[in-house]
Parts: sequence; structure tokens; C-alpha cells
Amino acid sequence: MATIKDVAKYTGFSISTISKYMNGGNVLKENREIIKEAIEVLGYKKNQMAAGLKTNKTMTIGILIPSLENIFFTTIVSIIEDELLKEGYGTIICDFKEDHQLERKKLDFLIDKNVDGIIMVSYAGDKEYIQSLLDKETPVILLDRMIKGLECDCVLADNLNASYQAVEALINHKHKRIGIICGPESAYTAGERRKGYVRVHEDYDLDMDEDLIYNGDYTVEGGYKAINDFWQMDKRPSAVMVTNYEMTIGAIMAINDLDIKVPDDLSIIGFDNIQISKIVRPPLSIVEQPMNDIGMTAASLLMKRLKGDYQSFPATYRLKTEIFIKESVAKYRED
Amino acid sequence: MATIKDVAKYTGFSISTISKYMNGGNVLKENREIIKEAIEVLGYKKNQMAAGLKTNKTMTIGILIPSLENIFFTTIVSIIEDELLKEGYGTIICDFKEDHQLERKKLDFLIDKNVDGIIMVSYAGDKEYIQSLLDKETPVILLDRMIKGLECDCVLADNLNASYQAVEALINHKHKRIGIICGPESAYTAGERRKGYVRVHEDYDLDMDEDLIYNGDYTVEGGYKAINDFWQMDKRPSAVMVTNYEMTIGAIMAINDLDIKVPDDLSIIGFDNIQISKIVRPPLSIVEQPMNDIGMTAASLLMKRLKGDYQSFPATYRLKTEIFIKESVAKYRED
DNA sequence: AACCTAGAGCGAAACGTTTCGCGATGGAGG
DNA sequence: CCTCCATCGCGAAACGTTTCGCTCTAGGTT
Repeated sequence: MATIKDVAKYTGFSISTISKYMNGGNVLKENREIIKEAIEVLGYKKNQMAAGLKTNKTMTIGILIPSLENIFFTTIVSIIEDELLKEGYGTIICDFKEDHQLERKKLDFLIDKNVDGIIMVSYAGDKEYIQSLLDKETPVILLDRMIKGLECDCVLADNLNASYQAVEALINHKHKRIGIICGPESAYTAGERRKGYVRVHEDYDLDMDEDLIYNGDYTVEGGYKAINDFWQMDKRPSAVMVTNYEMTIGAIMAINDLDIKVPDDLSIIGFDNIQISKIVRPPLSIVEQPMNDIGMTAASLLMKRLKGDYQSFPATYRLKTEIFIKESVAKYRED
Repeated sequence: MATIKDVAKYTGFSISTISKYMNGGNVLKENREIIKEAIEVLGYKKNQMAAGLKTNKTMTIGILIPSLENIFFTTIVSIIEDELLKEGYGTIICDFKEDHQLERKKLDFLIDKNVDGIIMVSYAGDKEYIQSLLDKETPVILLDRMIKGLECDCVLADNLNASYQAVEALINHKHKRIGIICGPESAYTAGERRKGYVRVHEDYDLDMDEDLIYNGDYTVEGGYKAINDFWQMDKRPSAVMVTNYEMTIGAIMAINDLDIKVPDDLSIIGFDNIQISKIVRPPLSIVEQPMNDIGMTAASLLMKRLKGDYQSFPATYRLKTEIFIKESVAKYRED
């Protein structure tokens, strides 16, 4: 492998001049050509480790997500990865299998790897630890969920309005008893989505039945159980919205098992994965998060911070969701 | 950040002794204790970059897959990542968005990052380039598809037997006209899955109609079109097997749109994702690849190579698939 | 004509490790 | 008692960069 030394020898310049060239410093135009050619001929590539030893930069970003099997996160990661690559940054992607213990461990691992910055989805929300990273000038971008009381950049979907609009659509279809299958109280997103539900009821002056707010746990089983519970009620809801992908799956399974007719017996709006809306019958209405936007925004915000631009820190980007109403939602009719 | 120097000063030993300790060399037991404590106190962490500069090891593995949005791959990646982490290796994960051009570019990127080894799913199958890596003693493990004419370690599912068994199951249900929705001719996996179809027909002495072998392209649209084509035939198949996940989705969409009754009008076996088998009605029969096995095997094979053990190179691990027959498959009845 | 300044290139120290070869010690074997 | 060898620790060079401060030149400003 050719080193900077070889290039220096080949061209007759000093090592420092080559280094200058490599880093975009002032070098005479004609000499630039000479060096460029030499690099070509020798196949010289900068040794990141050696450079990093001096600069304390690894040109590597750590990405930490709850699960690599969750397409919502991996889609975003894929976008981020591409954006960062354009700037010469590599990414180390870790998942913590939705395990609070592991989250800390994997985060530690990333830090050990000397990443220059971190983009993460935090469940545990270890305030002190993340603060200590920020103090060390390691930029951290929070994805999908904020951490209360922590001053940190954050990019997420507008969860409140997402559920607001979904429930609003149901109200416009004349539904009066609308169920919502929420996530765990501990999850930031779950709280926001619940708020949207509450607010739209207020705005439309609609009575709210606490029993119709189901506290799930963002798992398939949770969604399954929720529908079963709703169906055992004396006064069943005529419509229901599910607030994440896994529970949507579970809800559909329950609907199948209970032979509930959609949308005649129940209207339903799911969450996150547009693809499943196509394979179930009837086509499922869906709230879709702006994954592309989230990825792009997170990447460019991180780049900004890496360049030392801490303008408007801490920034929070709350990006608009989209709602697709399909045949799984119908006008409410009294039987 | 404390360096090895600080530890040396603190303990009174020389730098080289500390280094020796760090790398498991011979150090007096009592001194080991002293050093251990010093490291604790000072919070010393080895600087990978400095170490790597000497050893030419980054302790980083590159993983390259076609798409981060394909749960089959990400599940495997997640397992690999965990296994490698146990050995202190980090992973840089790239996807090439199913784009042959990008594959090479991303691979270059990984090489530029000085990864110690590579685990990849190759579509383009750039024989020369991968050979050049192997020549440079950079271990490469191929996942999911082999590259013809390249001597390289490889871990994949037993695709031939996967489709053999699926079609065999249909034959056992008395089906005579069985359709198969294959992948593109260029894909190694597609060829194997086709072979299984052919072989089981031979073994059971069943007539084979070439028209029932549909050459798809592993996309949702491809699966959709395949079912439509089959349904326009004079002599429709009574059962069909789909040979990847995306086409399975497409096939189900078509079945819904055409109002085909499963399994009365058509029995169907899908591929890869056990989860969708639960949310469609009736429950879908599925061929499942041993993702866990694939990941574990790939990781441990790579570790072996990294340690310089090139025993039985090139090794090919062909892992058994599992088949789950559900209600989407029924006994064939003449109408 | 004298003075400045910006541009261009150079030399050397520094980053934090690993590793090679050497010296010291001490116990085992003859 | 001498030799030998294994164990333990040390010093110094090396890995491939970046960067600071220096010199030199050429052109522009007074």
C-alpha cells in the first residue's frame, strides 16, 4: 500500500505538501496536477487510522436503533447512511433488540469505537450519559423520540397531529365511539399520539370514553389483545386507530380470528407500513411517517453540528405525517 | 482521555509492559493486579486508531447487503452484528439499494475504511474484484448467493431443497398442475429454486408444463403479474409456489384483486416472512429460511478466517430451510 | 526603492500504540 | 557450582498522518 511518503518521493515534494494537497490547502495549480497524477499512478489512499490518530476523528458515525427488524427504523437508517456517505462518513449501525440494558451497552460500544457523532433512537433515555457525550463535544441527534429534560437535537414525526388527523378522519365519517390502541405510557411517542386523540375530541366537542383508550405495549400481542378487549365491551367502538406497526399486525390478526367484518362492523386505521395496506383485505387505511424526511433531516443536522455550527441548538424538527384513507374506513351507520 | 503512558506513569511500569498486559502477554500476577487497578482508576481505554496504525487492524467488519428494507437481510445482519460484537469487532453496514452500480461503490467504500473482513450478498458478482480482496488476505464471506467460478467461503440456504420440499408438499396434496413463480435467471438463488421444482417433478414422475414456470424478477409487481398471467391460462394451475418475499406480497395482492378463493381455487405457498402468514386470510403456508443459522455460521466462519485458520477453504454451508403448511394449501379436488 | 504580504513549500515534532531485541532474575538440571 | 532456559520487564523504533512555524519568492503598496 502506497503511503504519503511514496507520493512525496515520486513527485519530489515534501510530505507536508502532499498532506496539504490532500486536505485542500494552498498548492500551486501545476503542482496539484503533478500530485494528482502521482496519486493515481501509485494508487495512494489516505490511511484513516493514521490521520485519525492526529485529528481524533474517525470519520465514522454511530447509529443506534431499537431493532434492525423494524422496517420503519431501517428505512430511515438506509437514508441516513447514504447521506453521510456522500460526506465521506461511514456508519456503524447497532440495534439493542428493544432491550433497555443493551441500549447502554451498545452505546458504550459506539463510544469505544470513537465515533464522531451519534444518531439514536433511545428507549431508556439515559439523560446523564447522553449529556456527558454532548459535553465532550460529540454531537448526538435523537430520532423518533425526545428525552424529557435533555437539551438535545431531535428529529421526529409530528405524532400528535398524526393521531389527530387519523381520528379526525374517523369523526368525519360520523363515527362517535372511536377506540385508540396506544403504546406504553413510558414511550414519548405514545404520549403524543394519545394527546392527539384527546385534543381532537375536545375540538369536535365529542364525548370521550376512557375505556376506549387502550394502553398497549407496541407489540403484536398487544394489538391482538386490544381488539379482543374492545370486542368484549358492551358498547363496542365502531372505529379504531392503531398507533404503531406491530400492534397493527396484531389487530388485523385479531380481526381475522374474530371474523370481524371491516369496515361494516369496524373501521380501522393502521400505522407505519404502507405495504401491508395492500395485502390485507379490504385495503388498510394507514398513517405514514415521513421516513425520508426524517433521515435526510437527521443527517444534515448532524453534519451541521460536526462542522461546529451549533446554531439554534437544541433544534427539534417535527415532521408532517401523511394519512391514506382506504376502504378499511367507512361511514358509520346505525344498525 | 488517559493513555497508556498515563497508566505507565501511575504504576511505575514501562509502556511496553502495559501494552503487554493489554494484549494478554506474560505479566507477573501481582503486577497484573496493580495495572488492572490503575486502568480502572484512570479510566484508560485503548485507542483503536493508534493500535490499528501499528497492527493494520481496524477491528471492523464490513457488511454489504442489497437492501436495508428487506427484513430477511436485516435479520441476518442483526445476528451477525451481535456475534461479532462479542469478539470486539464493530460492523459497518452498507446497502446498495439493489443497484449493481452501487454495489461496487459501496464495496470500495468499505475497503477504503480498512475493514478487516467482509460479509456480503452480491448481486453483481464481481469475481475479479473479490478475488483481489482475498489475495490481499481480506477474508470475504458470501451470503445467500454464490458467485460462479469464484473460490470463496459461502453461507446460504439450501434453496434447491427448499423449493423441492414445498412442491413436494403440494404434490402430496394431489396437485398435478403446480405453478412456480421464479426469480430472474441471473440470480443464483432463482436457478436453485427452479432446479428443485424440476427435480421433484422428475422424482415423482409428474409431467411438467414449461408454461407453469414463471420467470419473475423478485419484485412485488412481478408477483402480481405472475398470478394474473396464470389466471388467464386455459388450464390454470391448482397450486402455486412463490420463491421470494416481495413476489409473495404481489401474489397475494393479485389474489385479492382477482377474488381468487384460497385454497379452494388455488393453493399457495409463500416465502421468507413468517409474519405475513399470520395476517392474511387464510393463514399462508411459508418456506422459511434459517436466518439465525445463516447469521451465526457466517459470523463464526469469518472469525475463523480472521484468526488465520483457512482450513477447508473455500467452505460452502448450505443450511436447511423449514416449511410450514397452513390452510392456504388444501387437497386438490376436481371441480 | 524600500517595505509588506500572501502564497507556496519544507522540516520536524507529535499523536498512542505495538513489537523487537536486550538484560536481569531465578529456578532447574547436570 | 556452573549452565541453561524461561519469565519478566524495559527502551526505542516504527506505523502514516497532521500541523506549527519557518523560509523563500513574487507581486503590490507606499
